Amino acid sequence: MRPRRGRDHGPVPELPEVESVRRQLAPRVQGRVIRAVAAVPQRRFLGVERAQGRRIEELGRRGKFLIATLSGGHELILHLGMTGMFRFREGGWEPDAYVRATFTLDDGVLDFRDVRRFGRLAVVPAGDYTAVPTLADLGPEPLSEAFTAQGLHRALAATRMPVKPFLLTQRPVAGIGNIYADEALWEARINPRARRVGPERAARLHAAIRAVLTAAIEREGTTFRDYQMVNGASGRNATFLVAYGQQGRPCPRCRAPLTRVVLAGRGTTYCTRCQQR
DNA sequence: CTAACTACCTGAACGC
DNA sequence: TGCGTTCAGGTAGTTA
Repeated sequence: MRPRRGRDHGPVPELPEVESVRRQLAPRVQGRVIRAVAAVPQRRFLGVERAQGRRIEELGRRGKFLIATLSGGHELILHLGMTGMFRFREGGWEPDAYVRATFTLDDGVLDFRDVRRFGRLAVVPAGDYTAVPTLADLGPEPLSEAFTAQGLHRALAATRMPVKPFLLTQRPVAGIGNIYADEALWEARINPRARRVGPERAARLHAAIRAVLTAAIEREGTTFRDYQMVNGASGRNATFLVAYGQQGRPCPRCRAPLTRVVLAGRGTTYCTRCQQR
């Protein structure tokens, strides 16, 4: 494989990356009591001090949001933003200048490190997501039965946005970001700018989203640089990407060079030959 | 209401 | 070599 051309920006955590973090974090934090929370003053942290003294009952996930159910009817919402990661104060990890919050648990210390400060933390009444609008209006989990080809078709028919920007709103389905949007649209042979997606193409996109996310979860996510799991390991999906970041390379299906454009302000790579509107 | 636009934030790559 | 500029990204807030 040729090295990637251009800038080597780390992808933000999307559903497979967040799920991989959740799987490592959950057994370590479930049942633990949060003795103290220390956070740098930050607009994107909402009421984190309310987590103090509460027990973490369960660590779940919706889309790219981690949701810790706390005792006392509260939830701790965690979003990794672009560069957020969790590390325990052990195994050679020492906090650096990019640690934005520290949770002292009854059995250890957990750091939230976030270089670019796009991550979010919020403690809210359980189920009350008015302070987190994307979560309040989040689409179905892509790997659950609630996500159907028919429902996706209905959602696509009801918007006038091009299909890729619409996917990125999190409304038709939860957890899709820039990487897996490009990958799924390539797999489904749908142009990212398409505004009319009929039932047949919606069914292909539905299947492609599931396939792409399932494979990425099996490889514990995509790492270019920033994303790493709680144990510091990288995901293994980067070398399997077919579309994202592959501009100039031949399309694996038709051998035409993949094209990169900017769509709704986001880098978008696709095949102009087999992803037609 | 929907959709489009912009701010946020930083370090690395770029380009002169 | 050095330094200013550009760019990546998800979400929230604002505007049309």
